[in-house]
Amino acid sequence: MASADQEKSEHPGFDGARARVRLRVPSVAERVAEELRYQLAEGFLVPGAKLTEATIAEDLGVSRNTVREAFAELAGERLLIRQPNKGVYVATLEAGDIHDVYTVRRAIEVSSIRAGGSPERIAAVRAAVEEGKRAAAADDNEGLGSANQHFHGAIVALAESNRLDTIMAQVLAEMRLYFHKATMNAHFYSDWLTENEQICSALEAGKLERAGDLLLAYLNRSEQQQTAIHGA
Amino acid sequence: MASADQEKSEHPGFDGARARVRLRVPSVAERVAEELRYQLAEGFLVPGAKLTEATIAEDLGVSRNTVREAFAELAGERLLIRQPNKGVYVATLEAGDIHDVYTVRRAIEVSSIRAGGSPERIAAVRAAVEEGKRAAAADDNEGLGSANQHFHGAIVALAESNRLDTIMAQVLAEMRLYFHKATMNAHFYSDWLTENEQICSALEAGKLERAGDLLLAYLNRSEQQQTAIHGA
DNA sequence: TTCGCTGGATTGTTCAACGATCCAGCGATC
DNA sequence: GATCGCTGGATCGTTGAACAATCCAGCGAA
Repeated sequence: MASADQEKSEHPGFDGARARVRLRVPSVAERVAEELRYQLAEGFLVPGAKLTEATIAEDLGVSRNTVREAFAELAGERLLIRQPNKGVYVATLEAGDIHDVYTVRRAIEVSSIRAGGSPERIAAVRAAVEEGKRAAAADDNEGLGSANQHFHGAIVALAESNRLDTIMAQVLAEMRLYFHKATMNAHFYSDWLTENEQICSALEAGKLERAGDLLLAYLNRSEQQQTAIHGA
Repeated sequence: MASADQEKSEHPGFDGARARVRLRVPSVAERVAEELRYQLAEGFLVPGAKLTEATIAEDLGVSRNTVREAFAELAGERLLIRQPNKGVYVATLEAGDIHDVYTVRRAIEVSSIRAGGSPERIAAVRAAVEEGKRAAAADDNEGLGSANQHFHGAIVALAESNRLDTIMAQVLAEMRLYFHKATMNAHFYSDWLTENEQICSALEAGKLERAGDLLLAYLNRSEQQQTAIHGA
């Protein structure tokens, strides 16, 4: 939600460089949410951990009410779970959640790639592929992960839909939380590097059906792998 | 988000009728959000209207902080828009929003119907079709609208994905807000009644490809109509 | 073992306050 | 007459404190 907003350039350079976006000063609650998002993605907060309002408030030096606002936002993104009168906990993987997440990804990713996209957007997909190659060459495991996320984010971005973009961003945040770096070995990354290349090539060649099929096959296989590692 | 939750029956009737859900007493903030959602769907709050925290708080007899929590929730659902230091406004239709919303619908509805679903879920789709027929016979314009929403909600429910369900619920809430009853005449409803029937029949017959194509065609045409009425 | 009570901890909600920000109005200046 | 700058009022953003409601663990009694 806070990732790919505020880009709304209209008739650039015509009516003068009138500022379109009010310089975006994030509120305190948003910064708290951002900090928590970071700690969730980085693994400092593991699934199931309890977050006490007073503690977080003191740690970050903000009011308890502000922390509550941040909690509400993250709960809306399914990263935290609120149990009334008990507290908020880092979301845990429930039965069927893996299938659920991949169902969403299949819907929006395949639909986006089948519709194609502007040359600029396709170039962004290509850029993510190259980013992955560089990370692989540099043996940068961390970079490999984010490159893959950029790749799939770029695919959804083909559709030029803000709503799909934010949905995808949330799903990716969920996956970062659940399938943390610790749970995925390097081998896990090896195969999709060439597969992303194929998907991108098909996309560039205008073979949208084939690109969609490849992507769908990848998502199905990925779901199987994740299901094998974690519970059903 | 508050619509289709709390249904999690596990091994029913085996270990005894242990209550699975804690009787769900909505918090005050949630009830405020629900009330606002209702007023938005019903048209009491029109797009662009300004909601002042203090006013709402006094009207509903709750604290200003509680209202803020409700605002945050509705802003996350894109029903309200927060302008920092200015106030919250009922969301208005921006350029491209129609296409955006329909892009989401195409992605999740077509994907859901193409994957088919259990007989029970298909029966739910059929039930929505019949509900529409009854409303048409009774000349119930109000009922026609909700029957159509139930139909498309049931299609997404085929996928058995909680996440897709909440996404769809939000999108439908947006559409209720934007394309309010006042803006759509009875003629607008007439054609899709038979079309829903065809889609449902194809689904029941297992002709998933055809059902998907019909649904896609409907969504494209519906987008065109809405675009023609409102701006681009 | 089970039941019921009790105390402590945490959440849910309210209230009051203050600085920050925006907006409309209004006068001054060129 | 149009632009600029100021000022006051309204509203938001955030804080801190307070109190009721709820949950949980522990403990004692039946």
